[in-house]
Amino acid sequence: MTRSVNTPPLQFRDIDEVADALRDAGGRFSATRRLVLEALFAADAPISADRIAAATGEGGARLDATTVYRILERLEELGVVRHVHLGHGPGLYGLTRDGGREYLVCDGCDSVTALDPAQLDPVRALVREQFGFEASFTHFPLVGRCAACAGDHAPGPAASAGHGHAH
Amino acid sequence: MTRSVNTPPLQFRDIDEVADALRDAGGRFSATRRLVLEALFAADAPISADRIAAATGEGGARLDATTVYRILERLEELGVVRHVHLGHGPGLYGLTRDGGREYLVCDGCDSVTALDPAQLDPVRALVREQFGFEASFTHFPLVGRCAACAGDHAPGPAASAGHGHAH
DNA sequence: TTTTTTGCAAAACCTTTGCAGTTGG
DNA sequence: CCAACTGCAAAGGTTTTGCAAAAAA
Repeated sequence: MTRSVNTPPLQFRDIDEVADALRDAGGRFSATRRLVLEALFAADAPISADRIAAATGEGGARLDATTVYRILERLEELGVVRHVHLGHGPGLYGLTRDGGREYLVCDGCDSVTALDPAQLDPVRALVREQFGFEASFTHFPLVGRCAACAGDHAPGPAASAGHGHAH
Repeated sequence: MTRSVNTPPLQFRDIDEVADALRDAGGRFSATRRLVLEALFAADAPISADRIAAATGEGGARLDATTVYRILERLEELGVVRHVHLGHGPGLYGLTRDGGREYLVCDGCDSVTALDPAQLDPVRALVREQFGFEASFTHFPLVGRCAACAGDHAPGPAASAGHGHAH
């Protein structure tokens, strides 16, 4: 128990707060960055860099993917954004102010369940007790089989044919 | 509830057993496949397709990556092999007979801890109770901060600079 | 004006696909 | 002999890098 820090405020409630943070860090706040932030603030779930680029294209020239990745990188450094890998596809980016949601992903039907971090606190506590390990399901989800799929066939090996999902 | 299969024995203790399984499934057992299996049986931790290819190259012509991927795919179908994603790098392949190990990966120092599945049973039980979800840490690890890194800096956002690891 | 940002082109990286030639049974 | 397997070349999808032009402060 060396520390007591517990996720600093870092709210970033709106785009202007992010703009300030960007400038405070010696950066600039361009129209381009505003577009990316608008896409992020508009999204209700984490989205890919490509989808962000597409969103920016709706009202004008679509931003280049490179630019989007670079902006997201900067925003992650500032703690505004975080990305999660929910499967084999592209990383998905979301605002940290959205509570740092954690995820359950079903191996069988690929369904994604977003949880409030508090819901996983008992699990986290157990893992901490047993392994001295502070678990987080924000970057990689908790993977397994949802109730529906668990009854389908066992989670063991040889889980392939006839299920239409490949990992 | 269409099926009731419950993880058949499927030991695959040695290469010959796999050879039989391959032939039983209408496939063939080539020298190439033997090389891949030798690399897998020799490894003491999951390894990438590329490292398998490299291993086969030691005593002759290095196998093509394509071939290795195709063989691994076949072996996964048979339940001989399984792959895990421990980070942003390539998938890592290992024998299922190695107990279907599950993993803890530290976000701070990138250390990997292999666990016996039984060690995670209490965690699994808790997750099952709370969410009706059958968790598995064989495909994606349990990610977080190890004891050493947890005292380092909080798991919140803004976790970057000075740590030499990027995710 | 100075420094940061941007877009384009290109490449890196991991993995898959198509196809013609080879090989196991 | 024939189906299964292999290697090569190419492509697919995601992300990064280099560089010159454009824009913020």
